[in-house]
Amino acid sequence: MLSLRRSTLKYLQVRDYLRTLVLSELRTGDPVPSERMLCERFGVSRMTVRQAVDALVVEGVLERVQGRGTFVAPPKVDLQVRLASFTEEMTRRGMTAGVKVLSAGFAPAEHDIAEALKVAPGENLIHLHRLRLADDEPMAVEHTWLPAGRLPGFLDGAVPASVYVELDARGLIPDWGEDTIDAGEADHEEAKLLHIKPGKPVLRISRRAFTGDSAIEYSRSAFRSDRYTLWVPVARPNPSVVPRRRSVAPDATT
Amino acid sequence: MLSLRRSTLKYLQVRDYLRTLVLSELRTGDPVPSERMLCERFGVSRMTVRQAVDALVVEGVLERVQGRGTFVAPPKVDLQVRLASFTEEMTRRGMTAGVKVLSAGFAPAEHDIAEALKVAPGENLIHLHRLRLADDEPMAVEHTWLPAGRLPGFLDGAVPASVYVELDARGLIPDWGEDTIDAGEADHEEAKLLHIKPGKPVLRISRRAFTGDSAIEYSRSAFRSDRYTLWVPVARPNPSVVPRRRSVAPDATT
DNA sequence: GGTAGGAACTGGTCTAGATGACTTGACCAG
DNA sequence: CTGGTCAAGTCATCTAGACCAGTTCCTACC
Repeated sequence: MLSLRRSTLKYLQVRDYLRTLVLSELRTGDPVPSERMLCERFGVSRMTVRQAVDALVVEGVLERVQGRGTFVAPPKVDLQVRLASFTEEMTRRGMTAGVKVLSAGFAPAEHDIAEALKVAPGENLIHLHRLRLADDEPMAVEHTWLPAGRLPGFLDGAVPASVYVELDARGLIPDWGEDTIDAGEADHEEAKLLHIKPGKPVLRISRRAFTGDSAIEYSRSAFRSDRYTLWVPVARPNPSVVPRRRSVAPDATT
Repeated sequence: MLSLRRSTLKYLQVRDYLRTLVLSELRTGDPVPSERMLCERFGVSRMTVRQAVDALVVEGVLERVQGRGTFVAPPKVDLQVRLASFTEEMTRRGMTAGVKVLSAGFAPAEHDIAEALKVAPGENLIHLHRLRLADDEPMAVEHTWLPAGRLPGFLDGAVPASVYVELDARGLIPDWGEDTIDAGEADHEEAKLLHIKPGKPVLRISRRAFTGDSAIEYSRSAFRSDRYTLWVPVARPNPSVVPRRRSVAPDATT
């Protein structure tokens, strides 16, 4: 009945064996055992071994070369843009992230915010206004809105150190999102907070983050353009991976 | 010898049949013919059909449900940022792309350009200076550099209408790249070309595009921030698709 | 020495079955 | 109407071979 097989599946055994091998002993370019060797070692058929290898090839861990063998693939630049928190992002750049909470409380959803979060206008939202610091210098001013209804007790006690940590604790870590990016001029408040002159250019990033189908966070940030450069890896669609699916034109028609 | 097989491979026939079916007749959620049906229809074995279906499942075109069948997957937002040309990008937004070539010629590589293209300083480069138009209004000013040595005859005759078309013709279509994005102030030349005031914010995008290991294009663009907003889909790493290379434990060992 | 050929390896494709697990719907008993 | 059983259909996994197509390397011949 219950079938509590976990790794009793043979191809998973082989796959995980190979993964471990790659992670521990082998280096980029090293060959992994041939498919027929693996058949013998695990006492399985060739098709089963191929299933295991296929999975790792799709993942980009291995590369096959006909007539030569299968090899550990070079670590690729991760072409998927990641949904990182400010703290993660600054850590990645070798800077120390800091934050100063300017205000935290509840607010009814304005029209544009409501639309972004896909909630009814006027719905109760958590609103955070924060100054982001990197190495103790102002980096960005950020407004964040979250649906209060889905986050009971969010503002009880101290203001959460990190929104993402708090979301994680509730199992609401976003799995996808979208950023819209443009350039703007710092207004007086932003300029004061960022220690720049009003009218100087700032990089404005609006982020919507989703957990499954529902928006869980909307934020608007203004980054000092003299300190912050966004880096975006870009991919061509994998040639073996086909036409664009029914177009889906998401965007910001300006 | 030459084996100019195109779709003589059986699983590709089945795969492409299914793909066509999905693109033309079926809609999201519709079932595709069962594996056994496909075996009969194409006169192939089950494994072959599975290979075809597997490919489409990996691509996200189909979804399998054990016991029920295989179905057309809902169209997903494409979380891979695409390396689109300006023309593609504007077309996607429903605007008409135009271009005005301000200058085209050869120039030795300056240090920073050389570094970006990974060539020796002073190496001969093709340099294009162009004004990008959208619906006949100035949208961006762009400088583009390409290694002249890899593109013989590139500037012979008329200036190419599109760099990407020209690269395509030589089999040098970039397969990946990276953008760096920040905000800046329009200088006098940019301001004049873009019909904005000097000092107004512009979105600066530097792009390096690679074909395989070698950089094939480097460009710097300044977009009018009042007309252009960049939209970037963002993903969390797919949980089913593996740990970051050389770190984490694979899966749910429980 | 150089080269043509071939053996022995690699992955790539394919067959014709087998068993198991899951879903659905029909049917029947309460 | 409810709940249980059962059969038929689906995908999931797997086997034990087959032949094809590249790569490598050694050998025998020129």
